Amino acid sequence: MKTSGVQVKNGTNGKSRSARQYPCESCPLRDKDIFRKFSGSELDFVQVFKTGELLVEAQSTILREGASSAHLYTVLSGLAFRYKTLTDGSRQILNFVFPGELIGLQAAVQSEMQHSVESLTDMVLCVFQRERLWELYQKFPSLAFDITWLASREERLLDEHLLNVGRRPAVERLAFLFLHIHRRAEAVGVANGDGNLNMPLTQQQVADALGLSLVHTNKSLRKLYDRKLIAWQTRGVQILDRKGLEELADWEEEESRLRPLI
Amino acid sequence: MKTSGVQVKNGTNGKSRSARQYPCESCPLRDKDIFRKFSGSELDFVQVFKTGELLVEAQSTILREGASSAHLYTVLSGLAFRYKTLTDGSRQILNFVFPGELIGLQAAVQSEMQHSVESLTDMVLCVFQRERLWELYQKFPSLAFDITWLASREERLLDEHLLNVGRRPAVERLAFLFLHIHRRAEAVGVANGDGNLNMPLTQQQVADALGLSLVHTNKSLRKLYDRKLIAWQTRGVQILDRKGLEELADWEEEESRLRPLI
DNA sequence: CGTTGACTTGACCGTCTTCAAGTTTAGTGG
DNA sequence: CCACTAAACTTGAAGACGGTCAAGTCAACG
Repeated sequence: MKTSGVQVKNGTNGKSRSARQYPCESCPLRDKDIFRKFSGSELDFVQVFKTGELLVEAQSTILREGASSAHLYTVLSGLAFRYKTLTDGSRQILNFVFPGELIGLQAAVQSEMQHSVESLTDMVLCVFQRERLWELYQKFPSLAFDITWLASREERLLDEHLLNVGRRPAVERLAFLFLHIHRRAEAVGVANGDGNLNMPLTQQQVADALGLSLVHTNKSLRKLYDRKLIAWQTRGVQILDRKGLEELADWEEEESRLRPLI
Repeated sequence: MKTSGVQVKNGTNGKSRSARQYPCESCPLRDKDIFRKFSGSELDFVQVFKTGELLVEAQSTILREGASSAHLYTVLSGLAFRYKTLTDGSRQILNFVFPGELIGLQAAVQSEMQHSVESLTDMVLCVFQRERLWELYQKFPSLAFDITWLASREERLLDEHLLNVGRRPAVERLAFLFLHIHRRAEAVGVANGDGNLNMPLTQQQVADALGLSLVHTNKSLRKLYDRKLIAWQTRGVQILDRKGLEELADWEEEESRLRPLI
């Protein structure tokens, strides 16, 4: 496993990790119409709540299980995943993290992280101070509600993932995962319409997400390819036949709902 | 599967489901020292927030996937579980629900339930109106924070469950589940010190929680019994050798933290 | 005393894991 | 640009783990 630490860079002066490049009101993410429109005062508060940006290299450990971070992050760009490991070294990927989602809420409301987070790509994170979260709850009930909303959404994603891992055979499990990831990627513009998830994954990571061995994952990917449903290209998946995948995976689309971006 | 609807009874007059038997300040659950002490005003608000009590029979469906409930519940007594089903009928139990925990938060913050909830025993639920949740967020930031805390805790439990299902072989998986359940049961006084979980479970339910077949669950239970770790008695487990189980399941105890009771 | 749901057990078979040995690809230094 | 290396990916073989099928037993209950 990668154990490289968090790498800090920044755009121009090479000095501060908290260079604030995007004011929240002109946040490039916020423009997407899947996010609910914030009021002026909400936007002002988020702007003040945000203490800077953190640039993270691909394959870095952002948070480690057992640590108690002073920060809470929102992903501005880039991808990551949450995972836990057993003492025998086997790893379970719990979920993937997309732009607009929070990292470190667990440590912020409880006192310690119970999972680790690792980046898949270079990332830009908006940094919030943990202790100011309480201030948010006091001053902006609407934002407090949004945070609960995000926590509840994460729970829903986990429910679906658990059902997938617990009850579907390997090929269907893969099909479902890719649809699941693809929907989320599309929503925030990571995937374009061409079926290509622009998401650098290794087969080992897919295996760890699905509770499968690497070898069996590889062979099941081949079966999906033989059926012309997906193609694996080094560090990535391409969806060839969405309808076919959906049929295989017992998939039902859900209407996308407006979501908060904090 | 059981499809009996929610059964409504009540103590004395057989008429109203909202007979309020316990005022919050003398709530028998709240006395337990695992719950954080509420201030007078918090208690007053919860008291007003609570519109009544709902009595539910064992094996009832409390909430159904796809439904949008007008209510949010806190379990006052009794046990339940959350689950999802696939179109082929197979079921995955996502988590168990113990006294002091919320039911229906997903429907309350999002608009629909994405899982179902079924009671294991007769239960008493405190009923809250969903639309007043927003009022809670506006007037009582501390309680709002508590709700986020509870959502985050549920996420943590799911993480652990997913790791268990995804990465442990059957015997260890059972061992871990029973320890997990036992810890939570003890915390709220469902289990006494004798190793007996007073929790009516069927082997099919255990299988559905762990992503195993009924037959294999049965045979794995026997292996645990042969090793004198647990005993299965009709609709229940007894832990015979906690230390042995912990060793088998790669278990580490965590300090119990004060939690909110809303 | 018959029925029903829970539990048990054996036999067989398929999925998935492990082991072992590859090949291919991307990155690095000469 | 090429050789070398490490990481990612691929494939086959053998066997374990877990699923399915089938046929029970057992206890509770009307």
